[in-house]
Amino acid sequence: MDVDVDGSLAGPDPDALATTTTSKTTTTTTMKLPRHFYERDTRIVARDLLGKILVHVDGGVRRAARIVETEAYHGPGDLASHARFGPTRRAAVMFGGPGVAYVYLIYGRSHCMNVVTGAAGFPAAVLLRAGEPVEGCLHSTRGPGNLCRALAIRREHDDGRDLLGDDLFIEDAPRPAEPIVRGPRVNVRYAGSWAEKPWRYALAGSPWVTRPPV
DNA sequence: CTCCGGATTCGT
DNA sequence: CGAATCCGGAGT
Repeated sequence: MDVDVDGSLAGPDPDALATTTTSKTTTTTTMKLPRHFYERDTRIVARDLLGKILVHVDGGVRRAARIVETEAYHGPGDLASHARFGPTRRAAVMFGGPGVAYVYLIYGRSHCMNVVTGAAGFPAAVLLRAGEPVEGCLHSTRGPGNLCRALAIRREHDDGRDLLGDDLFIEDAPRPAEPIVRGPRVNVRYAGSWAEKPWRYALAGSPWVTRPPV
């Protein structure tokens, strides 16, 4: 069962964007995504995260990228998810409340960042697979390991970090002009039929996407 | 404890 | 296409 992918927010989100109106001008200030943004169906969050700005304040230096590719990992039965073994030490954060970073090391070399979603107790997260460099990037932002390297995000410092804090967060941004495309998740062939779920989302035409889903 | 293999990347 | 390189999870 799939979800719609029209790229719109599910409803009004008054905390997501602060608008200040004066007599002559209207200024819009970017804001951190609020907790309830993350507290929704994983696949909706994965889709809505496209175009948003991932920010890491790294020792006073702002490093930021616009998210262009995500993947949803949804529930205890998802055989592609790290949560498939239950709340193990590594995946325990996926079983906690939403709006927290789950950062892990893969193949002994690359760090990958996820955002925990949905209600506490239901293990789900969105893998941030690629971004478009915005500010202070140290490396290519193409690919999940590269994105973390570019923003200096590391498991030992950032795993379990609350995304409503001041060091690591995601800023709201206007809905992307690019169409959204989706397809099967990458490198999860071991997951049987779950590998076929079209839970990878990307902005069409972005050169930062690891490979076109369709 | 050992064994298997991975939500990747990079160079050949 | 395969090595790199650490560690999570399962089995004994």
